[in-house]
Amino acid sequence: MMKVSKERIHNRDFFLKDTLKVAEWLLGKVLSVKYCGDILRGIINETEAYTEHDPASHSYCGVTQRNKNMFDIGGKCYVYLIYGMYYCFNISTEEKGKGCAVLIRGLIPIEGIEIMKRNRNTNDEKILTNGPGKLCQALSIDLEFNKEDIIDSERIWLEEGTSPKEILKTRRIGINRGRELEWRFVGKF
DNA sequence: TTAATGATGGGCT
DNA sequence: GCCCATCATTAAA
Repeated sequence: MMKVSKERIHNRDFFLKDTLKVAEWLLGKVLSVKYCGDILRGIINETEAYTEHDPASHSYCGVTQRNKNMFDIGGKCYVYLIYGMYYCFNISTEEKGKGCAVLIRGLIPIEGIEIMKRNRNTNDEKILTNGPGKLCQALSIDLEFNKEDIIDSERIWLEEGTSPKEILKTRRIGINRGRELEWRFVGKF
């Protein structure tokens, strides 16, 4: 069984680096959310990078009410409603004023699995958190987490976790512009 | 197995 | 009014 460190990540410097580097670095880290006295935890195994010069990014056309957290300093949560029904969870990257972030697209559940099953209304562990909308539903991440600081928040944080054995780079999912960029990262454990 | 489709609502031109 | 960084369900093969 793989070793998973619970040491919390408190250093903002990790998030100030190049967005592509952060997206790759996040693979293997543990995303943790406090939920009604319980803690829900999952290993990040899929991410995507979005930057301000990227036509697929929400930040491409400048600051708006919705995307303003993408322009905040690296380490802030950016949550938005997609297709009227699901939320997507991002962490901002680089310096304040740069509109970039990493979308968390997949987790491997490791704690609070029964609660996640309830939140997702399924008993199938394989489909609990293998998608950006699914993992938000499983961990109960919604707009209340928008603007939260992953460095010092008391209800959402990252832990050291583990290291992927292998990292795949592919094109991003579900976009129409910027398709050629291989800015999606998948970790194998 | 893969492909098509409906649900559902905010953002932005 | 059109476009979405999605997902579950149904239909087709």
